[in-house]
Amino acid sequence: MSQARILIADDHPVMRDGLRRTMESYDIDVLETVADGRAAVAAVERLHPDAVLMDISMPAMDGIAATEIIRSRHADVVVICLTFHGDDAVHQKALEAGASIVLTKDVPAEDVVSVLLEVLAGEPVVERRSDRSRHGGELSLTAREIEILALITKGASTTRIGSELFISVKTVKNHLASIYEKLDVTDRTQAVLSALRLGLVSLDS
Amino acid sequence: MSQARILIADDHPVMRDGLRRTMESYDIDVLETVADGRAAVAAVERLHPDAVLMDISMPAMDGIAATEIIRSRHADVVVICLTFHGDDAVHQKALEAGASIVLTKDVPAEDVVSVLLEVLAGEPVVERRSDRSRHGGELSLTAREIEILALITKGASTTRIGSELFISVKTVKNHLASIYEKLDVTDRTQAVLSALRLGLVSLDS
DNA sequence: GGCTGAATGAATCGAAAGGCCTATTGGTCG
DNA sequence: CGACCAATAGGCCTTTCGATTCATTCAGCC
Repeated sequence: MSQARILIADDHPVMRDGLRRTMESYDIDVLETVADGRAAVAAVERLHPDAVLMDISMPAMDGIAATEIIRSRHADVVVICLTFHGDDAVHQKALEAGASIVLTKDVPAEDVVSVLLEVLAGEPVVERRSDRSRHGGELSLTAREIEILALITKGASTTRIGSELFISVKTVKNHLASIYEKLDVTDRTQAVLSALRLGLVSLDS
Repeated sequence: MSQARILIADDHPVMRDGLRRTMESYDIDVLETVADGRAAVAAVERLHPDAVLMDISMPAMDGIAATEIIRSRHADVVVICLTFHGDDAVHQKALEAGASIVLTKDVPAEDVVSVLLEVLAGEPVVERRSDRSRHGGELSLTAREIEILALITKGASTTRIGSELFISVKTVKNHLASIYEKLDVTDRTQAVLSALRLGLVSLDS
């Protein structure tokens, strides 16, 4: 097989540069590196790479949205998502968006390369992560619940959430109760902390 | 000047590998890469590098604690801290611990190299960051306040904090009020979020 | 067609949190 | 010594929150 042609999307220059060098040292052709999802979509249109190494949390357009667009336009372009968070919900979203695989950034660099080559070779690869796989935990928050979680992670009060989502305070409370139960906590502060640890929401949202 | 001999400490393998390759491409000798603060301290003892590229948030022992130990034992070893967060409080702590400079990970890789070489050459270098510098903010929480912040970051209730610290609920509330004022928030949830962003407390505490 | 789960809305009740005061005790600093 | 501040504590009052229970609508699914 000829040399793989890839694109790297990551908002951290150090990471971007490091990944590029790592890939190049394995004789992978890095066509370009970009800093956000929007640029990634544009670059794919222009360069038609074999694969994209896509960071999930990025400004302008996150990796999941970018993956969705890229995959819908170019089914032959493989997307491999990288993330710091070992969280199921995010991984699931990325896979649904069309990522071939989701790797946490705490896997060794060589593994990223080998997985990339495997995927390009057409081998079926399942999701791989490093440690603390929280299987059996199986917490599944609904979209609405995550939406509400995101709002309390911005410090919103119950009333505030209600008006932002155009639903009554009562309903918000009901959702909150469900969230608390699922996350096994008793108040919004603990819920925020738990959600942050699980990567369900991010601090800079 | 002869080739610089450095040590890299970062808990993310991808980052570790990337940094190593970046450094090596600039003809800097990377003696070893380690994954946490404890290992960094041990490696410095063994290898006496010229400098350490130290990530701040790491398991086992964070970069600040490691920096403090290293600098106290080897004043000739330069420590350069890297972090994702552009937060003053954390930067200040790192500098106080003996870091020569704190760089956010969103500066270009070449800058990391040039700063490293400048510092090794003995040139005075001031703190450099990419954007959003929050000068003039100058928030100073007391030790007690930070202690209480740490407890609410563990999800503790006001009553709980009181019994943990052997003070009355009223006193806790007073401290909380001061904290809210200093952080410019109105409730504990927002306080936790603000404290996390500022690096006053950490999620895994 | 009936079951289930998600989203919505609601009532009630007690506990917790937060706002706004005042006050005492010990330091520290000029 | 007097000024100031951190830490402690209390009172009072309002708002918010969380727990529990119930009901309705709508969608997907066997």
